[in-house]
Amino acid sequence: MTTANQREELTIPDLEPPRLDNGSSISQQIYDYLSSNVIEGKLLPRTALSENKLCEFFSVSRQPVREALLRLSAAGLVAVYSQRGSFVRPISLSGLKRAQLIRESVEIELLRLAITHRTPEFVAKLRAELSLQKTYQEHLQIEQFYHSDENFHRIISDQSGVSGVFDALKDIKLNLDRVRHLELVTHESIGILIEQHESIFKAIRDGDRRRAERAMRNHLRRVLSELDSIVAAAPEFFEKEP
Amino acid sequence: MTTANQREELTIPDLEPPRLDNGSSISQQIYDYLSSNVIEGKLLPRTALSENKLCEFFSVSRQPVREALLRLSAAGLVAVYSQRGSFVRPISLSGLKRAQLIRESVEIELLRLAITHRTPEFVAKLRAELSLQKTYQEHLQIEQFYHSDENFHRIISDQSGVSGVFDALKDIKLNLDRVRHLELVTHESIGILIEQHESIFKAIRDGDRRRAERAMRNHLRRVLSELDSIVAAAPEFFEKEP
DNA sequence: CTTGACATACTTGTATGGTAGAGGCCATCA
DNA sequence: TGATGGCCTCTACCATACAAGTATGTCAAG
Repeated sequence: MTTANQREELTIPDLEPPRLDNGSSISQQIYDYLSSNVIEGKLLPRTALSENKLCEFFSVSRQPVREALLRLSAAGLVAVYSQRGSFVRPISLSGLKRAQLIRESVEIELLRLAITHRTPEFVAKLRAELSLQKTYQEHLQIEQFYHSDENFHRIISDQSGVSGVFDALKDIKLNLDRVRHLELVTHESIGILIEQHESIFKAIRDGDRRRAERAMRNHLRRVLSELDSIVAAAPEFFEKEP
Repeated sequence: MTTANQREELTIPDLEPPRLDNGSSISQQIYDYLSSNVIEGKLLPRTALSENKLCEFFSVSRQPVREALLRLSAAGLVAVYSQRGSFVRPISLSGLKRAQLIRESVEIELLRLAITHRTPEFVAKLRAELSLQKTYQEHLQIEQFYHSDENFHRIISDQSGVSGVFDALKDIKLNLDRVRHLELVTHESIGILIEQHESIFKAIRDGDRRRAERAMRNHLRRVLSELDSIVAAAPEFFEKEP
């Protein structure tokens, strides 16, 4: 059969997650597990996520599994087709453009506000996060660097005076995050990202809004400018669209 | 008992929605019904939405009701407390500031793009929508005006060249939409809104980006500038926070 | 009158059973 | 050989039942 099999086999990476009863519900834990695996690229697009198979895998009933899948569907990470199956969604290129526009617009605005509200403590926090990133770079700790990168942007957002904006964009950023993971894994771009962070940092420290804005925009757009090469390196992660 | 009863009675406004089997699933229909009723202010904040009561009301089982409630919870319209109950969430003032910042940042950027990509058809569409709004004003058709208002902004967004951005912000705008409904119901502000739309329209037509941007920002910020009087007129819709 | 314990009637969370529809497989037939 | 129709499996979806935690009403003791 030359017809491309739409549904790949279900192969969940590792063993089951620790069944910690720490307050959060089972469906929440399943959601966290699946979403982080999709974002980190461990669950490949077009992988079938059958409710029954997932029940066995997690040793729970279908109910919490189903709820987790529905949430993943709402977040755009999973496509649920009635009476056919649920599958990990490939990354949509048009969706990336959407997310990029939103993130860029908002983060630039947050940056402007953060600079007008900037304090010595704020600058110190950024400096500390930057030095952390350099440590992670030396030890090639990719996942840690990724989270520190997140933190860097979150610190700026929190300084804007409007709380929670960064978290409010979490769902929208999901597909961008998937690409950023691909970039970190397949390319050796940590050095460049740190340089860009430093440019942003210096501009903030100097209170130079225009320079900071330019540096941030340049930094955020890197994902899209590198997109072609990322798609070429890992085409199985992306939608096939004209 | 002088202690304020946290949970109000469940009083769902009208009769049940038509059980149309038109493709969409039951849980989807329940979600649509509840969300629109919350947004339009027909379901008051702090109303208890018991799964069992909703089952009776819709004559379905708990499963689809529960899924709808979970989606509403993710959207921020409903709070689900384990083993305690589910309640319509009051509008959070800090959440409004968040949503406003995001909406403003993105829509201003979309407006810039729309102006650079503007075409005669685009201008014509805006003009047509404006004339529709004046008709609705004359006949005091509030709900229709609300949707035409939505449309006006959607037309601008679609002209940006990046598709689907407006819809991507739907969840974030939800609480803003609730306030806009309150404003339309309790105030006589349609005339002012139309004037603002006209200012935006003229600036777009003339290709004057700075003027359009100013007009749009002024228009979008109206919600916040009127917020105090809206809260005073309908305090039961808002969170009590310092 | 206040206060504490206990029974009860709620709530959401989880588990399991049943149903209709979509797609693959294979035998049957032109 | 190629096409077609029926069967069969798998899916998500809905209904029902059970479990566990919370608020409340009652009642007795201080």
